[in-house]
Amino acid sequence: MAATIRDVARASGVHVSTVSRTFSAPHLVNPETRNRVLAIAEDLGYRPNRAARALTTGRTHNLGLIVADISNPFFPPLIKAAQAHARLRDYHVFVADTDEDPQVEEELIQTLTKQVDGVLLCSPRLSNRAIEKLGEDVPFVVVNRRLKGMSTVLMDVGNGARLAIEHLMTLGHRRIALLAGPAGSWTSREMSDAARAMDGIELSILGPNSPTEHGGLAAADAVLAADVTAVLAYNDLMAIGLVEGLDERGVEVPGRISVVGVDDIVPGRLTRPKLTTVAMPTEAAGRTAVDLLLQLVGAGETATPALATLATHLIIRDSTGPVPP
Amino acid sequence: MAATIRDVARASGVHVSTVSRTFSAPHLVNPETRNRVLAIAEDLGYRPNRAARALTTGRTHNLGLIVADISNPFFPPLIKAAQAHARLRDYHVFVADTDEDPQVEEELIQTLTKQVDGVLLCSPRLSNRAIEKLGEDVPFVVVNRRLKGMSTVLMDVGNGARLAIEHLMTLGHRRIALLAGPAGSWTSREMSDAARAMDGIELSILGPNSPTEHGGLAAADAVLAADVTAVLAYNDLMAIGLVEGLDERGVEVPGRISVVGVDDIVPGRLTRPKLTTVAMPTEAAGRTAVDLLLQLVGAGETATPALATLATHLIIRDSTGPVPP
DNA sequence: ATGAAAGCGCTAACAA
DNA sequence: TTGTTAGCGCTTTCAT
Repeated sequence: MAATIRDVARASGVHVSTVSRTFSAPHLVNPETRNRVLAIAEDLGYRPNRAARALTTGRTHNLGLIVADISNPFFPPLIKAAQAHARLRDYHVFVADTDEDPQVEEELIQTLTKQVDGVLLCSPRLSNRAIEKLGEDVPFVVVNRRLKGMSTVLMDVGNGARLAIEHLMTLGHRRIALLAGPAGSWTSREMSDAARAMDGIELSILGPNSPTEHGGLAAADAVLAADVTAVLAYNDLMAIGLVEGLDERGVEVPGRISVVGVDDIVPGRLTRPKLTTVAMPTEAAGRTAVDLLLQLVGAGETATPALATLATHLIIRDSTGPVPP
Repeated sequence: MAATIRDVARASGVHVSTVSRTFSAPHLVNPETRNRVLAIAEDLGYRPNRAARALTTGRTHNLGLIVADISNPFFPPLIKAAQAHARLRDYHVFVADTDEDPQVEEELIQTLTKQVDGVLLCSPRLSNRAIEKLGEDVPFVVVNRRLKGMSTVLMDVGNGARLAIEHLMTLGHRRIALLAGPAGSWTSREMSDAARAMDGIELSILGPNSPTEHGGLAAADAVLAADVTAVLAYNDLMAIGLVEGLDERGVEVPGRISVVGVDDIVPGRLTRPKLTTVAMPTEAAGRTAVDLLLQLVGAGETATPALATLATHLIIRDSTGPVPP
């Protein structure tokens, strides 16, 4: 069995409360005593038990991170960044995957609640109502969904869409299709709102589509039928699938149709042609979300929700080119 | 504040121990009482506090999962599978990324130890000695590294290499290069051992190399210098980089050189040519590792380490073809 | 600066 | 079947 605070107390001839103070309020203990205790603790390999500590302090020093699908390449950089950022602040993080299932999401949040100081909800599938309800039990930060009264991290995909379309217009494109994402996706809605607001183009909105390679592949015919010269896809996976589908039908990218994706996932720069894309600040989102969450946690009852909107930017690669004559 | 066991006890007019039993040993309590307690608990939104429970039972129902790099596409499927499998067994999982730093790895394990029943170590960078030492405090399962006396999950990459080379030989290739991984990688060593043991080929071992796209790109010249007609790369990322490097030099894949990767990551089937690869059973590894770990946890002191070796298989796609005339 | 004592939420003998 | 009691490892008043 690992050493407890009592072992250390006994070995150093002081009371447990002194050992406790040595770790949680060092300035309250005589330097001499402190050093002795520290040395003995080191010797015994003592580490404070965080769970036990949490019982009295109410702070677990754990965070929950809930995502829809870990294996979607969009998430790992976010998870990595959030986790690294949390570690610097002495927090551990539970990662849970809901498999896109709202039921699982809810269950997970409930069982996690007691063990964490706060939860990071990424692209939640739960209803607003449900989220607000759960928010009474534990501080939340929501990523990629707008929720009144809750701390939120948004990526400015609306502006990203704008940049992408401007880029296409510069290349001479006027007939442009937007390959929408899943129904009810906040991101997808943002994109179409932004696109619709732009002057000088003829916009076809195609969808909803599954946000996967297959979704893009399946949309190839619809894209051809729409008679456009350029496409902005909901995400890179779909864009890649679309390029594949067009290729199968003998349509060259960007020769005959230009394609832009969103996310800037790794595969996007590995495929050929390399994908032009709207880069999402996933790492920054992870860090920011942790910051906001820890802010909430620190504030306690007086917590006031914050909104962070992170900039996106366009990465021009090889899947976009001048409009064909 | 969320409801505690005491609130439920008070509201249902029974003692806390009865409430406790209702949840942890339902058969010991009168059905009538049980239902009443359950109803009231439900009403109050009571959920047992796992951390508090852990204090007395010694079981946290948490697992630690430590990986070298979450954003390496190899890991997410493993994490996802492990996490899902753990959830079914009512376990939560802490995920931590060491950023390939042994120091961080050790620190992480130490701080996590008290909060988990066991730790999953994936492709550890720590020395064997250090791991064995830490293993005294908490049950471990090691993935992708052979460690005597510890439960281990291995993927049979040796056989995978064999399959890949046989495939190449069938296509007529005789001069084959092995693009090695990082120095000291168990996987890399397995591959070269297997390759060396094969008859009828002229093998060049090139490396060590960084296990990244860039590592493959940088190895393109060495491959050309080796005058081979086929290459087996340490992983898909390197294979993809190599294809890119060869392409830049005007060398066609598979026209002039065939390339095989290892891992079967998503980008591999998105690039062109689609990558022939040795598929690693990452999901199965995640599940198996959790099983072995839970087995250890359940066994307590009498625990006996197990070794699971998971089969790999070859996926033939477009980056391999007949040897050029 | 340190010790004594109570208590966090829960479980686990032991009685009754 | 249920209640009583002690205690898990730690923090936190309150004394001293």
